[in-house]
Formats: sequence, C-alpha cells, structure tokens
Amino acid sequence: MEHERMRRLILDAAKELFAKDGFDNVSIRKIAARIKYSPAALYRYFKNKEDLILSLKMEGMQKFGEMQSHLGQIKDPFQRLREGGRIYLDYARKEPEYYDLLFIKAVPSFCSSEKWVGKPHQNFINFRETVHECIETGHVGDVSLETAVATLWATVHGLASLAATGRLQTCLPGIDMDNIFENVLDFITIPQIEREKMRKGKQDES
Amino acid sequence: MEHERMRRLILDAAKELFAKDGFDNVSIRKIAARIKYSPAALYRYFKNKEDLILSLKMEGMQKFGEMQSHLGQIKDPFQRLREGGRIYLDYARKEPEYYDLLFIKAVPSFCSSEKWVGKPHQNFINFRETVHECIETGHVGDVSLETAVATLWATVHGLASLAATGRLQTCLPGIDMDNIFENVLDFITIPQIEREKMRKGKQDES
DNA sequence: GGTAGAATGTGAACAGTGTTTACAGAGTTA
DNA sequence: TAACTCTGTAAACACTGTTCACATTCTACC
Repeated sequence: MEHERMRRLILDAAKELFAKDGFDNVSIRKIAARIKYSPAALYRYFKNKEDLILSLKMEGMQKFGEMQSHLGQIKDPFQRLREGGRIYLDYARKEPEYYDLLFIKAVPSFCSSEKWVGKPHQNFINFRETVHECIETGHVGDVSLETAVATLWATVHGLASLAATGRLQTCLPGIDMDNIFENVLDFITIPQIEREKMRKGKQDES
Repeated sequence: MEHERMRRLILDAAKELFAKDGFDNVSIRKIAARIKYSPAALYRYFKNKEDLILSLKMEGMQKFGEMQSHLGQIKDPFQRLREGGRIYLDYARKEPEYYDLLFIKAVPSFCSSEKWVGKPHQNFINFRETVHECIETGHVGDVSLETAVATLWATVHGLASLAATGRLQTCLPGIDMDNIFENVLDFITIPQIEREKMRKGKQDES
C-alpha cells in the first residue's frame, strides 16, 4: 500500500464518518479505528486534524468546481448566472454538511490558506465578470457593478446557507425549493419582459 | 452572593473570554479560573457547557431584540424594512462573534430549543408582515409574498454573514459598508422613483 | 548476500477537554 | 443541638489531539 492510497483510505473513512456523525463528533481515534490503524498512524499522512479537514475541503472544492465547469460554455451571461446559482443551491441542499464546511464554517482558511487561493479566487473573478456582462446586456437594470455583485453573492450564499441549515424549509414550509433561486432571481432582476409589463401597467393607470 | 449574582458573574466572565479568544478556545476550566472558582462550581449554575452558551445566546437575542424594539413605531413599511436590515448589518459588523453565535453556528438550537421559540418567531412574523405591507403599498413590485420574504431574508442574512466573517470587505475592498444594505435594497426593489426613470429611459430610446 | 537507511506502524504518554461524584463546610430551620 | 439545604472542591473518568521512542518492514547499494 503506497502513500497515496493510504491517504485515500483515510480521507474516505473520514468523509464517511463526517457525513454520518457530523463534523464535530468525529475524532482522529474514530477514523483510525474505522480503518483498523492506530491513531498515531494518521500523523504519517496528515500534519494534524486541521490538515486532514483541509484536504477534504480541497476535494470538496474541486468537486464543486467540476460541477461548475460547464458554465463557461453558456454564452448568455444571464443564463450563466442562473445556472451558477442553481448549482450552489443544489449543492447546499444535497450536501449540507459539505456546504457548511466549504462556505460557512472555518472561513479564515478559505481566504488565507495559501494552498488554494487559485480555484475559489478564479471562480469569484468569473462570477464578477458574469455580473458585469449581465449589466452590460441590460439584464439587471442600472446599478453599480459592486452593488450588483454584493447583492447576488449575498442572495445566493444567503439562500444556500438557510437551505443547508434547514431554516428556509422550516420557516417557509410552503416554498418551492426546486425553483426558489429562479423565482428570487426574477424578483431581483425583473427581467425585460416583466419591465415591459410594468411599463404597460403604469401607462394603463395614467 | 446569591444564586442569580453568581450566574451573572459566570456569564460575564464567559462573555469576556469568548470575545477575546473566540468561542472555540474557551473551556469551562478557563472560565472557572477567571473568576477563581473550581470548574465543578459552574455546574451548580448551569447544566452543562451547552446550557451556558444557550444562556449567552438568549441574552444576545434579547439585546438584539431591544435594538429592534423601535421598528414597530415606524409607520412606513418600506422604511421599517430598511431600518430592520440596517440593524442586522450593523450588529454583524459590530459584534461578529455574536452574530456568528446567534445566526450562523449551532442553528438547530435556534429553532428546536423549546426555551425561546418566542422572540425569534415573533420577529419573523413581524418581518413577514412588513414585507406583506411593502408589497401592498407597491414598494417591491409584483411578487409572491413567499418569494419576497425568502429573497429579503436571504439577502440580509447573506450580507450579514459575509460581513461578520470578513469576506465582503476582503473580496470587495472598495465597497461602501455603511450604505451597502441601502444600495442593495434599492437594487432589489427598484423603488418608484427609479422605475419612473427606467420608464423614461426606455421611452427616450424608442 | 549483507547492511545501512528510509518508511511505516504502534503503545504509551502528555496535556487538555467536559462532566460526575463523594465529600466538606457553612447557613438556615426546627 | 440536630437535621437539612446550599455551596464549593479535589479527584477521578472518559474523552480529545498530538508526540515520541521503539519496533518492524521494505528499499537500495556495495
């Protein structure tokens, strides 16, 4: 069993236990027992527990990045924005523990850890560019880029956080979780067709 | 020293240590040492550590509720919505550790703990009602109540979360944190005056 | 083949955690 | 004085992450 396979074995065991018992109830000893090794053995493969969790994070981020890889092929920026948000929401609902790990808890290591400034940073640049295009193509109304980025970022992350922790479903029981982001995005951006209706409505009134 | 004063002493020491060292780096032993008591003493006043933290949460929620107490006096629902969001954002920026404790981490006890279904639940009902009024007075465009509530909730919580964890300031360095919610809310709702401008702009084009 | 050296796994220990328990003393009541 | 409650504590238990000296095995080279 070479080094890399052993790392894999540990990570898989850890992942399984984390998913089963939650991130706070899994100790090094439990992971070690799961694969029938002594706790000390794990320290030949990971500097410490934080390092092990960081590896899981990087894998999760990698997988999440792959879910988004097709975004670049979507020409229409608004469609791209829609799809990007939908992916976030789906991920938060399907793997709430991992959404928590990647985007909610232990945030410092998200930005400061030198190991992976690459992926998330590039994603954010892409997101920013998509919003920029949406503004230029008139999909989101007249607004500064900064404000639009902040709004859409906060909305997606807010929805995903509330969904991952079950609050959205609990406090708004009747909500259509499958189309929530579509509806929210429509509400925020008021796409062209709606504006047209609004304009017509206003003219009818007067 | 009667019972209630001793509780106060413990809670104050805990609060101070939590603020100084972060919630994960404060042990019962450290709190006990701070007030020169044995660790076991604290268990005469709190069932366990979770119970102690829950008490701090309830106090934080109480204080947060007081910050919002004047909202009921604001007649204009849109103005009320603005002010409510502003309070959230201010709290998240001023006391990030506590925003984290109250609204981000350990969420289960937020909804499930029978001890305080009252306050937050009532706040949510009030929020819902405010959004309802905003729709009826035409401040937020034509949208279902559920979608509007979800959007505004997610946006405020998203902004506050990103602000409390420092991401908003780090990733959008040029942003005006003091007016961010105002700007975002304007963007989302596109108030009447903006719609008018938009309408005029469209007419000029054609 | 033999031997040095690296790689791998482990038991034992250390310091820390939350929590319980048996006990001691002080205060109050009858 | 006697009984009883209240309050505080030392010691212990079962955990936690982590380290270290010690074996064992595997690899490479003369």
